[in-house]
Amino acid sequence: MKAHILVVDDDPRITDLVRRILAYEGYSVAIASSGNDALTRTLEHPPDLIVLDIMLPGLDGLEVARRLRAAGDNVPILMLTARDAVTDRVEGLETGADDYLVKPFAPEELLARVKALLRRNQEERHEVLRYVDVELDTGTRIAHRGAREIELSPTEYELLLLFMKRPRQVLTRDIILDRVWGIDFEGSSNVLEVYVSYLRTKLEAGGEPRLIHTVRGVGYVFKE
Amino acid sequence: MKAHILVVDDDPRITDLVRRILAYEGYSVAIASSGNDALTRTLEHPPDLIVLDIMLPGLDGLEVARRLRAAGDNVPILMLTARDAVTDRVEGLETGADDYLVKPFAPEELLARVKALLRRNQEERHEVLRYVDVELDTGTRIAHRGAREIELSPTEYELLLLFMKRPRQVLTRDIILDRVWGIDFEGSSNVLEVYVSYLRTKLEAGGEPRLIHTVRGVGYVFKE
DNA sequence: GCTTCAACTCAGGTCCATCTCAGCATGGAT
DNA sequence: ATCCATGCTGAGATGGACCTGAGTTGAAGC
Repeated sequence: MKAHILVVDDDPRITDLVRRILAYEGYSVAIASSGNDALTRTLEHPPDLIVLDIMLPGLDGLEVARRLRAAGDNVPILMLTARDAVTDRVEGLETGADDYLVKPFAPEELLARVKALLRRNQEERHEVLRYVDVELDTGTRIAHRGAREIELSPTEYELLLLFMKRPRQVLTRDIILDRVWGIDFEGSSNVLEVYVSYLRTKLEAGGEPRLIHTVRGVGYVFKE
Repeated sequence: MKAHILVVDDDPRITDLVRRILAYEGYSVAIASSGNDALTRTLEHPPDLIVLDIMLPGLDGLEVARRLRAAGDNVPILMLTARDAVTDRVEGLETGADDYLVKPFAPEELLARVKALLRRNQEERHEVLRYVDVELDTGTRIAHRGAREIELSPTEYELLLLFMKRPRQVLTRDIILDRVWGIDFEGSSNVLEVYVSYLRTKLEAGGEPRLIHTVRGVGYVFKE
């Protein structure tokens, strides 16, 4: 699954720049322009990383970070600041930021840090996701349905990972395409249907009941 | 494989500086900003060395060292302190630190001590890693497949060591390149493929089944 | 200076994950 | 029940990822 990154800043020049840099690398990017907006979006669509400006109207970046951590959210946070006052950095790291970037910054530096944070996170998290009789091991990238082992191609893996992170939730075609393929599929392509078909075939090869259900005109749900 | 070093300090100026110095030498660096954070990261990702500030909020450096040793962890610890009071040093060495560095320090001095500690530790630890019918002796740097002896070049050794430390885990190309070849390996090169090829040739010279499997589009796994 | 060996580059070839397409199935509205 | 839009899936094309043999470079030892 292409990493999903939430960029929080009230200055559209910054968000635009950051979005372009990240989108060009294939990341799925969402924008929030205020602290409250950021918290709402994080709840609705948990990102894999947050790029967070310290100076925001209303809730500032530090407060956003503090509240996320207080809520038990461990999403990596990359703080942006125009000032490089030491007190800021100290406070930022204490409130839960994982890394720092001082504006103005070079695109490569942003990318390097984003990549490093994501990798660190990915490396540390070898979790086994479970739903009903399906298991997905993010370390070995192997799935199980009951005792049956299922090998997955990269895209199949990303798609199943997305489903298993959000069981019971209806995912729209747009969101799935964005998160798994990371681009805006203009024009008509039926890749998504094809891959859903592949996954269904593999998940139901032992005669088990269907888990990926079509929601006509909308998208798919992963549930019993 | 480049050593993995955990740097623990609540002052981002220090962690930033230390990280830059170490990363420039090709070490893989992780940061922790509190004592608890340090303990957690050590559990999740055992480092080959810890650079530990004495003064930390919450659990201080001495307490961190004490707990690690109490838990039977022998990871080398390089203590940092702003004070050079003798009592500190004594207490530090008693609680399990392996060496001392007084702030401010010169980058070369940090590097020298880090290298010395790593070397000492490496020489002391002659463990033999095993997986299926493969053995890797970290003392002699010689591998065995069954009874057949296999000589390895330095890079081949580092690569096999990484695989044997994480059998069954899918390692992404990024992570392997980072751990074996060091940080910024940009541009297109197929060194990794070449070395995987070398290792496969040596590991399968007796007609044994393949252990290093390609995970297309992702990386490699070491498993049966 | 010559040899040796590790590290890396390059190029040609293979293979398979991904995607397109087309025909068929299904669901929902009237 | 009929019809049309939407979704499903088998078959096949394709491009890029990967493999590997051969060659180059550079450092170390003789």
